[in-house]
Amino acid sequence: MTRVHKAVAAPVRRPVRRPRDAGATRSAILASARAAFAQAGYDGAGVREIAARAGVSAMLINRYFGSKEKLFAEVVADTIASPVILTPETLQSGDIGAEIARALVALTRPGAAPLDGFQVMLRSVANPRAAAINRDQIERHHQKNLSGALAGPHAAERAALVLALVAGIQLMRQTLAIKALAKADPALLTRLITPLVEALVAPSKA
Amino acid sequence: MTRVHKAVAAPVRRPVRRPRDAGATRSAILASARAAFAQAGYDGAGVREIAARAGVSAMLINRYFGSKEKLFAEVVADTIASPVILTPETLQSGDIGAEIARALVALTRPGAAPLDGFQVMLRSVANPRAAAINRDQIERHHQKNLSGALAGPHAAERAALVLALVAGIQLMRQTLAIKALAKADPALLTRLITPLVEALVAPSKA
DNA sequence: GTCTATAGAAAGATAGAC
DNA sequence: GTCTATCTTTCTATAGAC
Repeated sequence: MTRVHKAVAAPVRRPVRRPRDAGATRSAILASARAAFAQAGYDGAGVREIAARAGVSAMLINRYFGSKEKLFAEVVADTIASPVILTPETLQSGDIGAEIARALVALTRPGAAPLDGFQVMLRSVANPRAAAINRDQIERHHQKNLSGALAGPHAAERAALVLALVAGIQLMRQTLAIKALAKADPALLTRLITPLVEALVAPSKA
Repeated sequence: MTRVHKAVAAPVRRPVRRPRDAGATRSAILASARAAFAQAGYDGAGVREIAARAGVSAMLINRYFGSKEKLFAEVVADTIASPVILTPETLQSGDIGAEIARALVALTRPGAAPLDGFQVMLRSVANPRAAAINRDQIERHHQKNLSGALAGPHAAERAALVLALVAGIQLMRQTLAIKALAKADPALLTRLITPLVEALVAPSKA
């Protein structure tokens, strides 16, 4: 209301820092948001911080995505579209159980490049809207792809339990960083986890 | 600064709603906080809401606990001190694996009384301080008690994997409510989960 | 022992200049 | 296409009355 101009016709030139490429700006925001949501979760990551790390002003997030929630939905959809553990190659492998166990142990080691998809989910479940977005995407992709790759009865339940096992291990080993798992020998962990996954994916299991 | 009294000597009598029992007030806040943190996580639960549900003013939280963070730490310590699944009885049972699987499936069914401890943890991991509090308490209690109950080599790693399995299943079945698990037949789930837990707790496993 | 009132910071979203 | 400045709400924590 009592608006006051700081300086009339201020002689400050505005340097053109960016080529003003809408596509590049959108991508930069998306990448920054993915990292921020993986690190701090939906509620913990602020639009100001996401924008700053992308080198733009916070306003552009609403300009390009409509809201923080829509940005989050797009990050989740993007991330799940290019899976790291449950890839098409893994699912078509002759030994799905061993493949998943090996990839899981390798990728949850401390300091490793985080599994963005599960990390974003784990750190965002407290928010009901964010949880719903994650649940829908997981059911639509991971759950569907994995249960489709399993032979035998109760494929849906067995696939969901594999997802629970993967999420639980990432949670305890990387997100919470329980010492017994964070410091464990990777070879030992693989040896302990492989039979668990195999018990779920083996068709003999019913 | 420009403080204005609403009404001088307002004739509003203040009804004494509570017997002004410090112990009872403290307990009421603690119970309310436990429910709120289980439902919304550390960041999602506000001190105003916690106080309102306990029937007191928000100020008393700082009066009795010092800060929201200290209140959270006390909730976590209290909750983990009386475990629901990993009870002394369960751990001394002859068939730990089956006991855990049975209890887990029964207690994560949709709409069930939630497992407060894991629920609080799952919905609070996004906050670094809350995560640290949970990690410390889990290592000090669950991890220690469970690995102490396991015979054979690598008890610490196997115990931590049991915790990961329990957390993952609660997450997917109750917190995220993935349909395949939320709607699954409890008997089927128990049959699928029991061998997983047994593979981890059996001393033959190494 | 408990309250009302408020300070002070930070959040998401928006208006309008350039 | 992008900015600065601001609106509005909400948060934790505190001061001081009764």
